[in-house]
Amino acid sequence: MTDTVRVLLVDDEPLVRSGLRAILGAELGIEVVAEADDGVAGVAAATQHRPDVVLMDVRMPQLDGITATQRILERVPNTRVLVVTTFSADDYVLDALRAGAAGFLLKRADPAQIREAVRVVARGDAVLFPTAVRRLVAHATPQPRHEALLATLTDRERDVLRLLAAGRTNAEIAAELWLGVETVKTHVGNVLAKLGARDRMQAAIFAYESGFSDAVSGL
Amino acid sequence: MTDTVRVLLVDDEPLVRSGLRAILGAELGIEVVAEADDGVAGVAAATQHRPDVVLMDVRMPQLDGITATQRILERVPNTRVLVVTTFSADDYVLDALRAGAAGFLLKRADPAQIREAVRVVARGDAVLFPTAVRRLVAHATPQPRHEALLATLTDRERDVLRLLAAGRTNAEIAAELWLGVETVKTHVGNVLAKLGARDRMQAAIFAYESGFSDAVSGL
DNA sequence: AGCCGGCTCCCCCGACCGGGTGAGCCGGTT
DNA sequence: AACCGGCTCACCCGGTCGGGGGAGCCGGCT
Repeated sequence: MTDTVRVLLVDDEPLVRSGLRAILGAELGIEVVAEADDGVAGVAAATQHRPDVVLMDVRMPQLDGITATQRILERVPNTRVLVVTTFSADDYVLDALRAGAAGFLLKRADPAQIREAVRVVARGDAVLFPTAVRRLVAHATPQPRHEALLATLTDRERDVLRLLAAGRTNAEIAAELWLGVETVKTHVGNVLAKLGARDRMQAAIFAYESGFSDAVSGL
Repeated sequence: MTDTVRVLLVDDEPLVRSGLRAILGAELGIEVVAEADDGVAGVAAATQHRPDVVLMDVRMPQLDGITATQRILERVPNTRVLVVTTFSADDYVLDALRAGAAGFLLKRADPAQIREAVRVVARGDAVLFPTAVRRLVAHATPQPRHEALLATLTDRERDVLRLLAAGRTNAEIAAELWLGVETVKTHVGNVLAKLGARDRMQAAIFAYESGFSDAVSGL
């Protein structure tokens, strides 16, 4: 259970590497198995040593940390990459997450914090900046003001809105719901009136922005 | 810097509370300052003791953990709430994040893991399940296959698509771009042809799903 | 010079859309 | 019994949309 966590350090500055090595090496249950001074070398080292955790710098010559992360995870999927960054609000946070990073670590973090972050990601959890989480959540959260309006719709009107927002024509909606086209027109008209939408386009946009029709629904 | 982390336990089962107290209390730098057996009591205890971290159960009588989290963060914004859950894939993960939770902890986690999670959230970071992160990231990531098609559009066509996806009519697009309606119609026609869209509705949906028009752009 | 792609505009026409209005049916409430 | 809201369908009409064609202008490339 409490196996030793094998760590690979990837940073172009020797000083940072030795600092991390000093912090992590002294810790029981953590072992720095290799170092690399560049993304390319980092990918090679990761492939060779198959570490549990990679501490990855972002800005490096040859190959940046984001791309290196991506390549490492393609080759060694079980590895967890902890991106070491200077600022929490950096642009590449989302890119790093897309590449598969398990978390972030500020360079100015204190030793205990670094050790704990390594342990947490080694166990399989993700360590993120709260600001990043908040932004991600905001992306997946419907605007509350929309909820009230959506609530005024009847079940049938919601059916129609769902198909309408999927780009169906009135005739298609009618066919899918086993209705007459005229009935669909009535429902669409009611939906437009209730949502204050000028046309079906506006209603569809409303549905999208409120998260009513969400491509990724399983959240 | 390494102040003592003051913890509040909120769980309706005394056994869980004493277990957590045993695990956390024995640890240097962590102090359990209060316990509560219910959401209502939890909110009261949090308001009174203003702990650094709250370990919050989800399923509780009277007031569930999500709502309790929300209320606590309204009253004591500096507190970090760590939600204790049984399964990582539970539905309320997103709800908890919306309520402001700083992280999650599995009930079956081992003592070291629990201590580390408390430390990490106390320091300000978030501890999440990788699956949750992946879903959130997927939400904020455009589909790559769409990129290629979008690239075939000319600058003018992209202008038109942007406005089209915003729900503008051809006349409005014409007015905003200082064009004749007929010109806009030509561009719209080209956009539809290039994207393989049947009508403007399909094109707008394409734009939305590809992240081309993203309401929340600042990520 | 010739060609091509992008941008601009024009006309025609069939189809779809949205608004207005009216009406019948059903189930629940007053 | 009377009423109301939701669901269903119908007709008319004006407007927009999308596809078809054609045309002129400009800048870059061959």
